[in-house]
Amino acid sequence: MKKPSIKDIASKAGVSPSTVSSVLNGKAKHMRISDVVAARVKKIALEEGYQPNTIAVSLRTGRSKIIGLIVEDIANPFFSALARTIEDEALKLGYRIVYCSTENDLERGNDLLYVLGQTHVDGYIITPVPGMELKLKELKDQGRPMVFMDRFIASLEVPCVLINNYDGVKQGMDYLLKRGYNCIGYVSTNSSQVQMKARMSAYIDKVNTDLQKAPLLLEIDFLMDRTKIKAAVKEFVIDNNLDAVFFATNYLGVVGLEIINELGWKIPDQIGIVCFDDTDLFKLYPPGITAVRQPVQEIAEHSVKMLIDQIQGKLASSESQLLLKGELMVRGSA
Amino acid sequence: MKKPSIKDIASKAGVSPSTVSSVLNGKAKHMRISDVVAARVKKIALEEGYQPNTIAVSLRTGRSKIIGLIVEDIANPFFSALARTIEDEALKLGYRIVYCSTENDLERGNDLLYVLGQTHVDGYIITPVPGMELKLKELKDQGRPMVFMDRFIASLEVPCVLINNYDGVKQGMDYLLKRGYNCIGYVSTNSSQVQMKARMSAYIDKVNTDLQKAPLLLEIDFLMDRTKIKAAVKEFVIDNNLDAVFFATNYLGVVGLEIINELGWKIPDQIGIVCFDDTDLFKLYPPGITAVRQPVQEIAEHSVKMLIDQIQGKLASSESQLLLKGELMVRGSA
DNA sequence: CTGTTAGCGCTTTCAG
DNA sequence: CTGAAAGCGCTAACAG
Repeated sequence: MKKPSIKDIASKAGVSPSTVSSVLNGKAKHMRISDVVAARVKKIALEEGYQPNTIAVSLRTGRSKIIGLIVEDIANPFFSALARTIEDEALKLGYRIVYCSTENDLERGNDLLYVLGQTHVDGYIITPVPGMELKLKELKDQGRPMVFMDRFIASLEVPCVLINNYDGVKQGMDYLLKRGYNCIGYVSTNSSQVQMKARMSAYIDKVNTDLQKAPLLLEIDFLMDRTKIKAAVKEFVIDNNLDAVFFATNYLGVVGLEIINELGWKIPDQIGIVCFDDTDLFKLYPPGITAVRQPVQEIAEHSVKMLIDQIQGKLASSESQLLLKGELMVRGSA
Repeated sequence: MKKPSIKDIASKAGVSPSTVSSVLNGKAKHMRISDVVAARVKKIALEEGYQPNTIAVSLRTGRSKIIGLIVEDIANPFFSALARTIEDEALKLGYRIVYCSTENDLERGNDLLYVLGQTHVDGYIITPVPGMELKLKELKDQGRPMVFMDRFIASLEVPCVLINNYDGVKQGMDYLLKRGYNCIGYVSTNSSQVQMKARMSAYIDKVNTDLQKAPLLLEIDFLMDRTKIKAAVKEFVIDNNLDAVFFATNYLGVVGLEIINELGWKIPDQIGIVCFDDTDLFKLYPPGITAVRQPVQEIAEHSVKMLIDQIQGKLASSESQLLLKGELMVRGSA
């Protein structure tokens, strides 16, 4: 009841191991193996439930068909959705993923890089944080394939897949403006992350060009408790007589909607709402809301594809950058 | 600049590969290799930055030193905390973890088992769900080491690490009773999960023996939105004149506390509160609250240890069960 | 068209 | 006390 090896298949089929190998790797044509033999080999392999020993393959070929995925915090819904999608995409192309989550701990992040190194991953998909720069450069200089995702490190010429946060907010603002709202507030966290800055600047640009009113910004400490966020949003909306609110973050949107709800305001008639949808909570939003959805599927597809191209040498590790746009979704009335 | 192999070290040290292998695997004594040679080999290995090729080791020894961890939903804070802790524990013992999250999708779960099978993991740590039974039995019958965590499947004699949910609620109730509360309500989800049932029955037992009042239960749909949960809790607490509430879940606790807070009630003077702390949010709770904390660290330690013992054949794959108790934590005043 | 051979890097007897 | 040799399962040249 042991797993059959290539030898077992070979002897059962009356051919040599190398023939079996060629057939099973789709090199029958190239090796000019007769169709009848190929068919017999395939049949027997199937019957015996043959599966190549991936370890042996790795040792021989020097590639593991494993991708290391390093994100900041796997508990963050955005990253966990991304991770899941990436895993699926990779599987389709015959690659496995091993995850690692740095938990915002630099030392841990660097350890992971090290551990993954000895796990012989073929390449990395990484959400880089500033402190990893040195180790990352080292890996890159060793010629290890990698792609950055969602963030990047300017000093490193690594292909990356980014989200056009500016465009996302622009789309949302255009929508609100077209619908006739003209006093639009913007609620964001005061994070220093480059994504948040990009979103903010889109808002400011839009407000400056298309609206007579001055921009109205509310920046909130991300870790503040819900009650405080709600109070702040309430005051913000009422004091400024807003007729629409743009929430720069999923979380803020969810919390903000609660207070709008408690005030009994109808969306989109009494107030317009747009949320940036970092996760996939859109379906839970009440009707009338518009969301800028992150292109999770596309990010996953492209990251995986770009990495595998690199691994297979199809693409020089050039500075190719991909800027993916979100999609505006209007939640219809229930 | 290539990674040095055992041969490189051997020739640099003027010995044979096998000697290097013995020394580096701590078998110098057993092989009666002279201390001077051993020292020289170690020194050179260090200088050259030698690291054994894990793939080659796996191929040769038949073990990968990799553990497959399968949880239901990695985005669930309880599981992600657990996963992180398990990873650390495993690393200490020289094992790596590869995660998989079934996302409550049975087919996906079974696929994962398959994929992990060909990844040559040495064993599994699993949070089993009913539908996996067949595949799991198959693996077990093949002699693959595994341990169940947090849940178990009664028909399979697999070692498992469980949490004593009954005891947790009992501890919490004892605390409340000792403090003199005598109208204690219980807020839970109406989930059919065995853990939730166990918690509930502890509450009922306690109430029946130590309290003259009938049990007061509020069961809530887990996916209901926050506003509704809050309204329900508010009504529940006021209508029944409760002087204490036991929240059977972290999430319910957090939401419930919001309304308590909005009502302006002081804890623990005006109302007593105990939460079951599935995640590690305890530190965020306001002062005066008591929580039953899940023993994440212990679960991780024991799961890993039990699995590795199995892998190393130290323990027959017997029906050893471990029932771990939570710990009562009182959050002091800020 | 197919088989033989040589290793990938390591561990483990078994002879010295 | 140490080294030589075999072989884990597979693939890729090179011979037939």
